[in-house]
Amino acid sequence: MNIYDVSKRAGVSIATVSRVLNGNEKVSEKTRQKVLAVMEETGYTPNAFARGLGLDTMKTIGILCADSSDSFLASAVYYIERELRGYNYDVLLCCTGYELETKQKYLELLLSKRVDAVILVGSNFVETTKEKNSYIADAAKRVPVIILNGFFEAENVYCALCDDAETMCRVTKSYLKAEKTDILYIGRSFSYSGIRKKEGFMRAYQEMGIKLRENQMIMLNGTIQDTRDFLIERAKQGIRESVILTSDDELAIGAIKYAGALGIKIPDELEIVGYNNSKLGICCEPELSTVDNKLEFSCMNAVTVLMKVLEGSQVPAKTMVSADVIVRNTTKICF
Amino acid sequence: MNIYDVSKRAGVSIATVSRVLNGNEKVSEKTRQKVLAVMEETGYTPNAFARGLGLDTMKTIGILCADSSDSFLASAVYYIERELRGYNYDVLLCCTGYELETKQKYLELLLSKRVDAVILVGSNFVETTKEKNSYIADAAKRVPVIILNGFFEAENVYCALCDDAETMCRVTKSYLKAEKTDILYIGRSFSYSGIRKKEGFMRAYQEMGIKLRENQMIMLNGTIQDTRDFLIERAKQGIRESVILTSDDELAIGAIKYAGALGIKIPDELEIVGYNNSKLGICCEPELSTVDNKLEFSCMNAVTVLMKVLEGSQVPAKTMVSADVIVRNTTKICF
DNA sequence: TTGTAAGCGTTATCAC
DNA sequence: GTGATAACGCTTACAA
Repeated sequence: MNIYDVSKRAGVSIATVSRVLNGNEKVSEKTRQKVLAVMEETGYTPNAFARGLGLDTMKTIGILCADSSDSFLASAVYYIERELRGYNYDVLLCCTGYELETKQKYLELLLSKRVDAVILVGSNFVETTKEKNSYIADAAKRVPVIILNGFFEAENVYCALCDDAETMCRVTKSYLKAEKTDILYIGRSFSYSGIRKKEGFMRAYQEMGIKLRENQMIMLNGTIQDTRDFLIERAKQGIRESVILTSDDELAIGAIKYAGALGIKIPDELEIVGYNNSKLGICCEPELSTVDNKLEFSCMNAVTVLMKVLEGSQVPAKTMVSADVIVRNTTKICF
Repeated sequence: MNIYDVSKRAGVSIATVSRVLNGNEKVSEKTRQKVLAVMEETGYTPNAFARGLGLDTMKTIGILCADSSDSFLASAVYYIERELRGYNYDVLLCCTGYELETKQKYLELLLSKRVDAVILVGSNFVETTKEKNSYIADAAKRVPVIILNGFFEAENVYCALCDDAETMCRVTKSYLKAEKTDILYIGRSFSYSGIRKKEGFMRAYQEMGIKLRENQMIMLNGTIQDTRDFLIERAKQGIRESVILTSDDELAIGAIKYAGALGIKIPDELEIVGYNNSKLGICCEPELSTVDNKLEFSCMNAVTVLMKVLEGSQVPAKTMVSADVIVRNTTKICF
């Protein structure tokens, strides 16, 4: 059943059927009803490929994310998909892993499927050097590229993110002001936001005129257990802080497990702050104080921006939201 | 840049270009090289829509899931996407929520995009009555339908699932045999697997010839907090069991929180078993003993079955895997 | 308001 | 081996 069949049955031309299909107003109510009736009774569905060919769009957005089973990224994908569907866009999901090579390859693949735009979910898509990020700029020559939680400046690239540096700085300062200066910062990666968070941490010390010791910032990219074990080992070597700030909730939970293992009392002897406000934070004991980086809001933001871009409107290349701290039971100071 | 441009530049016909593109063998090595060279230098990419129109497929599988931010479903989507990509299929993701109406609507929508098949992720797609499931059978008239973790019998519908009833029965019996008969079962929903788990629980009592008391099975569909609060209230009314079995890890964590709130010792005074082996289970304290329903394996299974179906091979309509119990710190008996 | 006909960029079936 | 040419099913000028 195609548009010709419908046109025959309805006794009109295919152009008229097409007009009805596309809600064109220049069709008399009578013909429209006739055509609709035929469509209804024959259960006609337009062929999406043919339509795509004619319009050069299938109203599909490509979403790239490193790992959609990661709770933070999974939530982001969920919010974005929901928003896009509200605009009648479909989502082509592609999980790339964390290797630059595969990220590039899959981005290329998605573009070859002629998506209308691409959303890169997670700051891990933004590498440290401009050359390494050229794959993003290249893609942006073809379709709009939105980066969620990362920043890269290029034509046709739009970023929706949270002010992680500022937030981490604020949190750190809260402790420094309370004269708790022995803070351990645990980051996971050198992604854009990873770097920004670390910067914020360092800036707090700088601005407060306090010197950072060595080994006060570490990077760990393992499981909860790995983090715990690392911290236990470290404590055995005599290095213990009374505050641990982390760049994600999993690291923070690793820290909680470490405290549990060594009988360190939270929050009296050790305060811990997570990041991302993920569900993990309410599973642990004590429940985790964590930075809420307004993921849902950022996702809505990203989609809104994208829709405007696709409409042809001018929009800012960078939209930033600020974060909140969700205070639960691993902290006692006020932020 | 299209196939005509390439053919002109290479001094061949479009048919030849198409042959090169599709790895057709009836092209002399010389012409092939010439064409490839032109493609390379012009950066030609075939138009996926035109190809879709011609072949009536864009090698895309629709994945429906209620909520891709749910940690269990998110993992499933992740595994499935990864597998499908290995077969050069793309994934159109669509989150439907839990309402039958929207599930139907989105399934229809995905079909109208002419996906090659549909995978329903999560047993919540299988409703309790045959009439309500007719939307699945209808879809299966158009393309193969795979159900992950649910079972519904119909032409062209294939199911990959875990033997939840058997597993729950086995776990329950382990306790009954150890003369722990005061077990609370907490389920979440009346989805296919929800019902099967509950059945398994009941069957264990039946087969052991032990009578189930009233209120020994409850259904809770709320947050961790809700579960905790409910159990606290229940305990205050004097109803306490020494074992809690649940149909998912979140419910189990709610139970852990309840025990924590009331100072009930785990596992000495209360043993708890979760279900799904999600990451949440290693965040809580004590860490959760939980049923590993082999999600990754089931997902691989589902995709393998689908590929066979698309090839035209005969495959069984139902593939079942059995589960394991992951013993951590909320239990002390042997399963 | 409606119809005709020319694309859109492939694949596939023929001839040669 | 290679090249015309007819599908594929739609959108959209342009005509009427």
